Amino acid sequence: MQEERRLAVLRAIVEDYVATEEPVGSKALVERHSLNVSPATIRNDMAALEDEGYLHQPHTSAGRVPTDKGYRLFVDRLSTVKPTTTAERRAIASFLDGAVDLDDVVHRSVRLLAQLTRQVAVVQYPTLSRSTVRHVEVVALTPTRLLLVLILSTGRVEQRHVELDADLADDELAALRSRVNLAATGELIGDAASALGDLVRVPEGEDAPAATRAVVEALVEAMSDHRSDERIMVAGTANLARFGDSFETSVRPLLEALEEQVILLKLLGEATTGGAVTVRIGAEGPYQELSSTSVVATGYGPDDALASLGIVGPTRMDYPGTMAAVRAVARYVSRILDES
Amino acid sequence: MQEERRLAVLRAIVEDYVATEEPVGSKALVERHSLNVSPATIRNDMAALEDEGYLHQPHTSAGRVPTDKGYRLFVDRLSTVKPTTTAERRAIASFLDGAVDLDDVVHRSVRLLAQLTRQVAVVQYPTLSRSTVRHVEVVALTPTRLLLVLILSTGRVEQRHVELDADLADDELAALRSRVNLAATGELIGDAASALGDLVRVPEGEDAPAATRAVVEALVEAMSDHRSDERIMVAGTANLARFGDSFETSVRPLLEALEEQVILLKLLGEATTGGAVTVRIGAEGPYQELSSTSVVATGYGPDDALASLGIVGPTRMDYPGTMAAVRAVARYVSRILDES
DNA sequence: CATTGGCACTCCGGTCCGTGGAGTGCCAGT
DNA sequence: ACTGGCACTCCACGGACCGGAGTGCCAATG
Repeated sequence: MQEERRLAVLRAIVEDYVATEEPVGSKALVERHSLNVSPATIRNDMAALEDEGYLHQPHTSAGRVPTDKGYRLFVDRLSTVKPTTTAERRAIASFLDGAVDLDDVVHRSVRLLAQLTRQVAVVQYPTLSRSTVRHVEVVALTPTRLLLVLILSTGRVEQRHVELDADLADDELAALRSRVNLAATGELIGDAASALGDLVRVPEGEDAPAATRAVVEALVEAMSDHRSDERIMVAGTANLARFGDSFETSVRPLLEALEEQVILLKLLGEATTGGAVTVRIGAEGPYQELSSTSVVATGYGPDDALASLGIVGPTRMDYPGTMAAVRAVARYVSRILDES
Repeated sequence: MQEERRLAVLRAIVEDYVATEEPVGSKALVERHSLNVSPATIRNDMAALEDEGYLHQPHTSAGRVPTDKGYRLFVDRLSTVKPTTTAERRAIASFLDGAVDLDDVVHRSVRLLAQLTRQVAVVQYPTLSRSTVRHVEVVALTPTRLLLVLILSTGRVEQRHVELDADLADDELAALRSRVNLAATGELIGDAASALGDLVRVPEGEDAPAATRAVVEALVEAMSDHRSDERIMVAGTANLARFGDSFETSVRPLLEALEEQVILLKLLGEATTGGAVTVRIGAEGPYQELSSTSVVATGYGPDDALASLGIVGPTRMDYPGTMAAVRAVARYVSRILDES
């Protein structure tokens, strides 16, 4: 069955090219892999694979290099998932178990991921919209100045200041606090916002208190502030130094994308759908400036839908290993968030 | 006075070299600057400056390039401080005024700084040790599980979990909360920690409550957790793409330093002393791996001692402009922190 | 029909000149 | 102290050259 061998050839080429960073020729292939055929046969297969668009030749008389389509086939059908070793699992556990708060979890995850994959790692902070409200605290800094603290289930904390027109007595403050908490605590953030809205919309006599109104307004604003959904953390840019060649084509656009967090967020966002690890290769998708880089990402948190994490690297990368690392870290992070 | 002219020559060389990125020769110098002498004279001056260690010749028959020592002299004595334009000031104001919380201030500052200087910008989060406690919140997640939220004057929030051995009644919780706040609120963080310590050290009968002890312990631990002093934020790495040449010598070590935040923190730390903008040039200081980069930084916050911000870039940079930008941003950030 | 050995061909990458130009150092003159 | 002149140095650049790796094709073979 020569069709089968062709796929074996493609797999071998991807593996060799990833390992050596050099176009791979027919002779080298038969030497390194036991294909039991002659170089000439391989050449025929290569030519066929090139016709079908899986391989590319930088120039006549050079070896072959996988195309995006080639990598795609490799990832989808040819790569055996590399299971994480117990050593890796132990490393992940010991690295992440020491985290004390949400910031710390994100911080450690991103650094860990960068270290494991030797690529640029990206972790998105848990999005507001999927969080529930754990507690709302109202503190009087002065009689007319309140501090609102909004504590979410993910461990995230938002704070806002509110200026009042008139003094607020202690018992009024306590009443306000408990009413707000009653309405919001335990709710999904969107539901909490509307519940709070109801709190002031009901005309409760003529003394609809200005303080309540101001507090609710500030809270709703904080809850619907999706600006903070857009926060991500990046690590491992030093790994870019490994591709000293192809600076212009690879490193520069990547650095720019890392600054333009919007692009990264979109890329990560696409990965949140479905439970599995998503791989975007080269020019797939609308971001032509990242045509020579791939994104390996997945969701994490409950239903893998809280937020995303992953890595960005050259299309020429060790997909099986990277996918395994991303998946392992995502699972562990999900577990930690679940526990806390 | 030929000594004076020599300094003018040095200044001109620094300016030209920064602008053109190429070694500058005697002929080009007299053309671009009105020095009113012949190239031969300049050559003599250059030779003298080279003997004194201010200039360097890549090879015979090439132009001159400033040495670290040359830049140092330029920065200390030859550069006229470039005042920020009103346009720049407006840009700073409009960019930073929208910030809603501490994270946001830091975020915006670092991006602004990167944009203004076209270098890699670094901002250190306000250090714990100079902050005062604004409020401590104790929330019962379950009867035996408490969430502590520590809010500092800078807007920073720390949180910790505490597990209790026995249930805690609501009124006990309220009492605990008010005692803790009484001791800590308004105090410098160090003082707050010791005041809290006193709270449990006094043997108040036999029922020295385990809950109090656990809470205080966690708070003191959070307050003395200098790990979080080490947080910094980086932006503008895309600006590294501008030196496409000298990748190995310039970009790689810089990327590594940016990952190794410890080094950055030390560099920034040195800049916190004294009110003015500090410039570290090339191999000055103990970090030989950053021998071709300079650091321009200054403190910010009250007394400029709260934390530091600045930029990292090649020794060949526009010092006057960069120093002005760093100073302007630091001042504005200080003002914002002061107001909030 | 798939496979194979042979062979001519292509093209890259490195090396080795040769040359032009920018810049210097020095010296003698003002 | 400054300047013009001059010989010298050295790099950067371009062209020529060559070895090697790799290919495509073809005829032969099981």
